[in-house]
Amino acid sequence: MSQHRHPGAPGRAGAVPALPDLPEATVARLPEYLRALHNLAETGNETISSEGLANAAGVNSAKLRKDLSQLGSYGTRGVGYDVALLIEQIEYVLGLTQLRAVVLVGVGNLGHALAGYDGFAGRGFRIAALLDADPERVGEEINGLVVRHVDELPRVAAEESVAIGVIATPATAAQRVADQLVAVGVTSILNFAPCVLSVPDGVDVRKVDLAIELQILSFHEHRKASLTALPAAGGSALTALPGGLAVTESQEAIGT
Amino acid sequence: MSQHRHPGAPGRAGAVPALPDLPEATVARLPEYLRALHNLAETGNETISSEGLANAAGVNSAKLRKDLSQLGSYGTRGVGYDVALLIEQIEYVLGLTQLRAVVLVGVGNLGHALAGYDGFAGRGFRIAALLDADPERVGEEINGLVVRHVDELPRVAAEESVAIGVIATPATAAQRVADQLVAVGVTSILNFAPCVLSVPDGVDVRKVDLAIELQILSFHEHRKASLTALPAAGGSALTALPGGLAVTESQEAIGT
DNA sequence: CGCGATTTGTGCACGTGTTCACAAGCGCCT
DNA sequence: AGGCGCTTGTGAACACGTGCACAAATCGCG
Repeated sequence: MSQHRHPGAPGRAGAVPALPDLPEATVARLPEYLRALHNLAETGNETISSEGLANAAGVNSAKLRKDLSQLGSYGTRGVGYDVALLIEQIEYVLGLTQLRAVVLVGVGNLGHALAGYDGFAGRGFRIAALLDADPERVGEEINGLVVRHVDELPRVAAEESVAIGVIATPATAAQRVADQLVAVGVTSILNFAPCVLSVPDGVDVRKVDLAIELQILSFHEHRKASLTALPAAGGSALTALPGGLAVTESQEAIGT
Repeated sequence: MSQHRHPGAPGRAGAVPALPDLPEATVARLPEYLRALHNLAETGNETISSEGLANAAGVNSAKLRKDLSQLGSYGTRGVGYDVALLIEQIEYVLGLTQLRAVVLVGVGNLGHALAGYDGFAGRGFRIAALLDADPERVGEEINGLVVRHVDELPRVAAEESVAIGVIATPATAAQRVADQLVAVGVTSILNFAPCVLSVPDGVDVRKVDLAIELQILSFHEHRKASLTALPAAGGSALTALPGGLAVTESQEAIGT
């Protein structure tokens, strides 16, 4: 802990120096901790040990402690972490203390589901607008929001500050939409379209691709299958086998 | 390239020794390369340089070359990679040469969208069954498939070999569903429910959580905002600010 | 008031992943 | 046939992330 700090909660004036440049891996885990903490809070826990929280979040306890120490959080030795305080800290660091407006572009199959997803409103996000390029879809009401045409994006952005855009369009439209989002000042994009987006520096893009996830799982399935097909051998046999591939392949080919 | 291999394509008998234990990071990128390659093939490219493919996939060219070299692929120096051959290689390694049956549990908001997602059938995956615990939803037809009750899972698994399960249920039901999936022999799970699943060794779980992605973006937004709010100061002012939190918050509310 | 049980915070070693930079190899052109 | 330009494959250095193991700190109890 290299920085001084009042023991008060974040949000109290003068309490917390801002954002000490966390490692990406840590940032990616904080939301998981946060969810676990909310669960713990609901079940009446006031404090939690690193071991307990690590279990609830599905990570190593040492890793968790290191993560928390990096955002400067105070645990108490011999006791653990104050659940409510830790929630406040993490929410502050993640910038969840303010409501963020999200604009969702593409109200097709997936976009429809996202529009109805309660994880938005649940945790500090608000859908500012649903947009789509298809005139057929414009006007449709989803979850209390009316779909507007994507050309209205500048107007939407003018109405309120939109920092996060979600792209749920087909891949062919994604880059154009991304450009439009960037043009109106969006600096973070969550991309569900299966393609790479090029954006200027300073704009963050995260990608979620169902097909990729499945293919990664498929790889592991393939690997597991090729291992169980050779149960006696301890691994060296894999490279030593003269026709190793033929074995696994023919097996698989017959099987299905 | 430590292992001998005939220059033939995978799928030829005796050609390729199986699955040389790729690093996870590489595995995670292969699907991206694959997609880029399919695009290139469609636009008539026969060969592609590492530089070109790296661009199309949004990665560094050295990284791409190392990735491809790890699965033993042959490029030709001075020329590049044979697109069709590389597609074959990657599809083989990822286990996409065989059709994999996927069972989707939870046909709510998100599950509905997933059931209609064309990325399944598109790339070597087939939805074997749609399952849900809600009797209201059982019988509903989505995309040519009828929703069955989740208790029929054993029967579905008996009908054909199901290796991959997708969980799109509420968090409260996810662990139970996971247990049921594991019980019928599923060894890979894609979890959309916002919770950690505990599964026995040998079962792979990947998690996709929209809320987490948004929160990560939110963090970066928060960070960017706190930086632009103090353009003159080189960072030390961040910790020095008496009311840093209040400043950035009000600025964002007013400013943009 | 002191001691032991407990739990945090962290130094250190290790493994994984990334990037640079360049030698080796290949095809084309003359 | 030979040389030249281009591209791959990879060794080596570097950055990042992880996990162990332990000292420091706190609480509760006798």
